[in-house]
Amino acid sequence: MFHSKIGEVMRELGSSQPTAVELEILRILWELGPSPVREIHTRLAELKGTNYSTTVKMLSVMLTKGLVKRDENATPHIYRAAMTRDRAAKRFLTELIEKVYDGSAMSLVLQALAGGKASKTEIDEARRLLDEMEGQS
Amino acid sequence: MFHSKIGEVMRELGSSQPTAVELEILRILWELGPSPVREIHTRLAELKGTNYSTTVKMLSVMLTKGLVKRDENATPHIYRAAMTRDRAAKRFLTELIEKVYDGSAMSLVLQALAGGKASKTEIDEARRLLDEMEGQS
DNA sequence: TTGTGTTAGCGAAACCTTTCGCTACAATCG
DNA sequence: CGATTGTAGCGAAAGGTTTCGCTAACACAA
Repeated sequence: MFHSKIGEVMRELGSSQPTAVELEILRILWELGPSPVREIHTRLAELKGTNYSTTVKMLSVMLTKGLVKRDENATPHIYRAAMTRDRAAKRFLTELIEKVYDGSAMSLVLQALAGGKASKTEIDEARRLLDEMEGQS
Repeated sequence: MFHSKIGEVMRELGSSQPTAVELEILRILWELGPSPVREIHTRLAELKGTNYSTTVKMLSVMLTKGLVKRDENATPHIYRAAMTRDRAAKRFLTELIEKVYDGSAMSLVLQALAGGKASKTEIDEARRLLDEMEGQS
């Protein structure tokens, strides 16, 4: 049989997307900043009730995938997200637009948000950004 | 051991997110409209070189997940996406914002797009949408 | 009818993700 | 110094996804 190994190849190319649990861990790291496993685990266990071992393992998997980094000099080891929240959001979004719309879909993204919870402040902020963007191009 | 079954539960609640291949198939359906397996397969095989059986199986999996529907009266059976492209985009985006930012992040989404390929036309369209949104609230 | 090709489906293999038990080791306490 | 507690890691199980081989059923031409 011919079974492809795209996942593996992608990972070697450094373009692996975080899975569900991985994303939860990243969120925790974004919120907490660099933290030891114990801290991360406490938060994760609140959400999922999983075991300490699981958290350790997930972090080690994420380390080999390059999703997190760690300082091994410190004891206990300190983990941090390899990507900033904004950078991650940007990547996810780009990928999303790419996958769902074959790229370039500014107005559709806005449309998607339109039903949502944009406040007056956010709308003004958005206008400001639009002006900036126009200025640049 | 305690192994959770969140995926299963989510699915029963109707909130399963399509996986990689599933999304590819949805894209094909969005582009082609309702189609028999053969058509879908031809496209999918171009992208991934996979077997006809695989396409059939994926479609049957997606059917049980409710991601696609099919007309069994016609021969061959005709499959179609259960969700429109726009609706899917909206769901993905909401989920993304939820997962990465705990909700509400209009300006951040725009920021994420800022480096990108927004044309003058798109920016104007965006302004128009912002006006509309403000009007509604 | 018999062969030829197309469609549908099942079950299992391969792979990936998530989970944990068990073990080892370091640090800290009495 | 033990004994106890916290940290790190490995390997394997459980679950999910993706892949296909094989078989059955159906349609249509020879």
